[in-house]
Amino acid sequence: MLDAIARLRRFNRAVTREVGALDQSYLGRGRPLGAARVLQLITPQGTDIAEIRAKLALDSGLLSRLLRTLEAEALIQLASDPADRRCRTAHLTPAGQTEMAAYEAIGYARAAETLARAGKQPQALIDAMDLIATTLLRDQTEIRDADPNDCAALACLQSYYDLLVEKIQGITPGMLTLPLADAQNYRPPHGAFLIAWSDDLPVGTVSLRPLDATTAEVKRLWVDRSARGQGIARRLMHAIESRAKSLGYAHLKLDTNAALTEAITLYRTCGWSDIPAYTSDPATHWLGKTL
Amino acid sequence: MLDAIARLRRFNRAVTREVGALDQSYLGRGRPLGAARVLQLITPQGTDIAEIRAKLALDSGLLSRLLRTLEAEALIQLASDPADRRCRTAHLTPAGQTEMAAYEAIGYARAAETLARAGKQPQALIDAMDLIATTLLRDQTEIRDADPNDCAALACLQSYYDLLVEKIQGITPGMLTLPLADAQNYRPPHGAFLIAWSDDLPVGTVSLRPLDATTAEVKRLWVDRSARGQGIARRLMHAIESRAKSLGYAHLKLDTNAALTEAITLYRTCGWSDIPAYTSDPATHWLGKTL
DNA sequence: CAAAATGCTTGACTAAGGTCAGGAAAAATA
DNA sequence: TATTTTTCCTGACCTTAGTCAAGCATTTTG
Repeated sequence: MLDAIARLRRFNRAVTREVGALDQSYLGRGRPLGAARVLQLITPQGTDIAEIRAKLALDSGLLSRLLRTLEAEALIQLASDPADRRCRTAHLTPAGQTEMAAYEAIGYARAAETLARAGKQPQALIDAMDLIATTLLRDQTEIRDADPNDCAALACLQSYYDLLVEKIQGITPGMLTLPLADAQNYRPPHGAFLIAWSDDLPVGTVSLRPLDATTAEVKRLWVDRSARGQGIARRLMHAIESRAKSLGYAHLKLDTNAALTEAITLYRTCGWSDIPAYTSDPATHWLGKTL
Repeated sequence: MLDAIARLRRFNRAVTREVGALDQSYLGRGRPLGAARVLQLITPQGTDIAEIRAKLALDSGLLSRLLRTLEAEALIQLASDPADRRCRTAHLTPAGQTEMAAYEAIGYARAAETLARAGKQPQALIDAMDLIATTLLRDQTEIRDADPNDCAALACLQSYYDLLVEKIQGITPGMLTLPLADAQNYRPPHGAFLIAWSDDLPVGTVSLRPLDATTAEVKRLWVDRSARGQGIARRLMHAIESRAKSLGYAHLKLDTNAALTEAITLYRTCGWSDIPAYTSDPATHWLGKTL
């Protein structure tokens, strides 16, 4: 009775109540849940209705009708996509933005309330939620390109730096600055900056910069604590290697530090092998791979 | 964008999907969700329909109809409560028990599936779920009497022993045996054994045994790691003190070890003060309180 | 260019959940 | 004992969600 599954089911019950309560409060704005959910997916810049349908798994007839009620309330405008006039796009009107902000406020308030219940340790609660969300969203984790100066990219780098400071003797926060001075190196056509997303949370990153015409360097592999053990680091390495290949590189290098043991193990199982030192100081290990 | 509230809302989205999927699989038994939920609240011994209505927050008319469909399927039997013939009680028939077991199996299977997704660290996932469930169910935590040989009681004691072994030098698992040799001391009319429940998970315990006609001893205060910081220990102490009072005791004593710092702090803030040693060995602190 | 496929809308229909007023039986209260 | 209250049932009715087939405009394919 105290086994893992009983505990998990208790979690399910607790969370069902919570989610149900959130739905109830959305109802407070005098609109059925279906319409409210659709409205919350529409951006001021416009959202393809096919995208809404896919996200909410709605029947096309049903969605069509929900959109029409929102349009009748003057919350959204529907327009044909100029590129393909069969497709339609929904835009938020100013009134729609106001309404949407009201829903945001409800969600925000309820979240704050939940957080308040955590008492003295909200961080522990958030960590637990991150772990669960990442686990449940595991199959949805996707790797996408980013610009090294994006705010998500900077957040990843900051977390990576925090890790280095924590793990490697002799590295202090002052030695690491953001944004990257050589950001240009991590952009196409010679470099890349990849982020692994779980829902709208960046949970991992890796990047690539040119060393010479045929050699590139893999830099800053990081996976968030809550997302480890799910093969994300390996997926990032595969992604960056195939990207390097498609950018025309034949050789890859990287440097790392003995304190990052899991990373070193990962590199080796990905087919990387030791090479002579080509950088200094915090680096203690140097690996290479030919594509 | 990476603040606590954004993360919490991501958690909400992840978990909504999961709960929705569970509902979908309940649908697999060819019965609408409402009826399935009602069925799962009915015990073979019989459940008052007022209780079901309260738990699911259903309209009496609606519940009446749901019960009738279950009765028509021969899954339940309805009978008037002999004590108050206005009230009715629902009993599971053998067919109903079979059907209920099928729902249990579905929930169990889905839970096992989720657990499998945790990869190499299922324990971390369960710990996270416990923390969240306990936090969300905080207001529902209730303290009830138990028998010291109940399986929940034994589980609490085992966890308490594990804590002692971990915290106190010189205590080894072999020194602590279950069930308690003097279980009788913790039963009415001279003793008590209280358990704090969060949903169906025991998250804390405390017990009381007689020392002499006017003095009792408080023993084995424990709160699960996932439930700390919510005042449960304090509630347990209040409960056991008022129980001692109603059992006619005038004085309370307890012994504890210096390693259990939070407990000692709690005792002092509950109005306990140092008294002369009255036990030996692992005990290093002795406190008392006059009611 | 004709045929097929795609994206969406419309209307007809169903199931499920939920509300409400009224009423019967039983219990509590005056 | 008469009145009020409680508990539940019944029937009428409504809203929401969801399915399905037909149809229109547009794009893609052969």
